[in-house]
Amino acid sequence: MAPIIHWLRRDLRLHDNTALAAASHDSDGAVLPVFILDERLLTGRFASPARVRFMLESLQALERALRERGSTLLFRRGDPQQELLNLAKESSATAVYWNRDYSPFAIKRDSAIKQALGEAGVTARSFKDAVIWELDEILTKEGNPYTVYTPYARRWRQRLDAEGFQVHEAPDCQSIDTKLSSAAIPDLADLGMDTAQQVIPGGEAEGQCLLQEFTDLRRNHNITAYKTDRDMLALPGTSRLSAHLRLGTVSPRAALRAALDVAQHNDAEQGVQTWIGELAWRDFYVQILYHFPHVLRSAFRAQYDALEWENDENLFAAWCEGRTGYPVVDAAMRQLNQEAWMHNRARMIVASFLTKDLLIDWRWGERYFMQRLVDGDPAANNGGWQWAAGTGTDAQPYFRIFNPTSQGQKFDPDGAYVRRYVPELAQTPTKYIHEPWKMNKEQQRAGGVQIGHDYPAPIVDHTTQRQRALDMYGKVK
DNA sequence: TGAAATGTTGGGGCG
DNA sequence: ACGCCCCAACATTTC
Repeated sequence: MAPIIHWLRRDLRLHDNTALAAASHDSDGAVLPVFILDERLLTGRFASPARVRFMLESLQALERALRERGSTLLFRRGDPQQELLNLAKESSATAVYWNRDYSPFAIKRDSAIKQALGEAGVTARSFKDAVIWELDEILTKEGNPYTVYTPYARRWRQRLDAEGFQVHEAPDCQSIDTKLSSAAIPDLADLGMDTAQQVIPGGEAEGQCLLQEFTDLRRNHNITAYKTDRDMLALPGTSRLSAHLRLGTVSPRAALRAALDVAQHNDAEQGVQTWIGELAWRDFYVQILYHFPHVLRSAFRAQYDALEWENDENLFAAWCEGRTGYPVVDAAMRQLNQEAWMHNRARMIVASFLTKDLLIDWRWGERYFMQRLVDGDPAANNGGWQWAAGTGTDAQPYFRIFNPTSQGQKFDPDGAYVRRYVPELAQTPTKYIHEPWKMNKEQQRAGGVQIGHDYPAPIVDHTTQRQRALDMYGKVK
């Protein structure tokens, strides 16, 4: 039987991999899994060493897992279209299967490849895999895409409850005796890239482990407490699965199944429902980007393109480097720079600060996040930034001017998060940890920090900037 | 998945 | 006992 090529992209796992399972089924196990490293992934404006590292680690894990099963991972570099055509010829494969990706770049690339394969007499089939409900599966009564999350999520849940979903086993992949060439999987240094030291490791087993921990009700900080703990900056109250969902080392269906399996336990219901809501947000922004691809360049609502951002380069540099003088903002940005990951609540705080306090275009923050985040996803990241900037699907500029001091006091009440990432303030009393500039000289000396010398004084005044932001938004309303 | 400004209420001190 | 003021606590409105 002719083998089927499975083209791996953002589905770097064996379990519950829709296209891989289908390829294995249709070819009686004769599957050629291939990953093609496209140089454009390494150089685009959203390129991120952290994501490349996570991807390479996940590929190495996948290669080991396939070898243990008596199969192989083919790794190639180059233009995906050319490599797939070559590989089909070399292997006599009659079909290429892959799981769909929905960014405008991916859609354009994949449809061209589908066409080229067809012209070469090779069947191309793509599958829904990365989301629970796809682009056109959740529509309003009139057949339009939802642009508001709440009704979208209601429909998303209804359809889930009505139709359920399937989790596939890892397929049998038999060894195929071929002389097909395969390059060694490089490490980050081979690609001339460098990355953060402390990071979330890649690989399917790592992802399974995180999911298992998160849904293990005997452990501290499991999904039961998610609704409340997820906002607490110093706690491990979130799933930390974002990068695994981004690169597909964890299947969204497997994650959903694990969550639903513990939902009936005492007290777990609320946490589970809240967390499932996050999976719905994920699908929501995927379909927003698909139906409204202009959001990658401009505001979801056109009138907000007229906002007159100040875009001060020096303020932007201070934000990037975590030296704004607002402890919770600086802690969050240093967490991002050190770990290639940031707590979700912190993302909202720094995004509000960049746009509403520094009056800097949300696209600058969007790009910086994409370049740093191990989980950076064009749809979710764009949705999050437009939400924070108030230019997005539910535009409410006044609603979302966060006060960095009160956000810190609410979500890091004892200052543990700030102290972890801003060591200059390690000895600062809790009373002042979110407003250290209010300490007098004596208190600063006692805390071992001189504001303006060891740690910056606030680079802007929140009260002033808040008013200026309101004026800026007022002009375009 | 806010925050600040403004309004209302009610208790306690005080003359 | 009463009116008055102060102020905290809470509620509502506004940005």
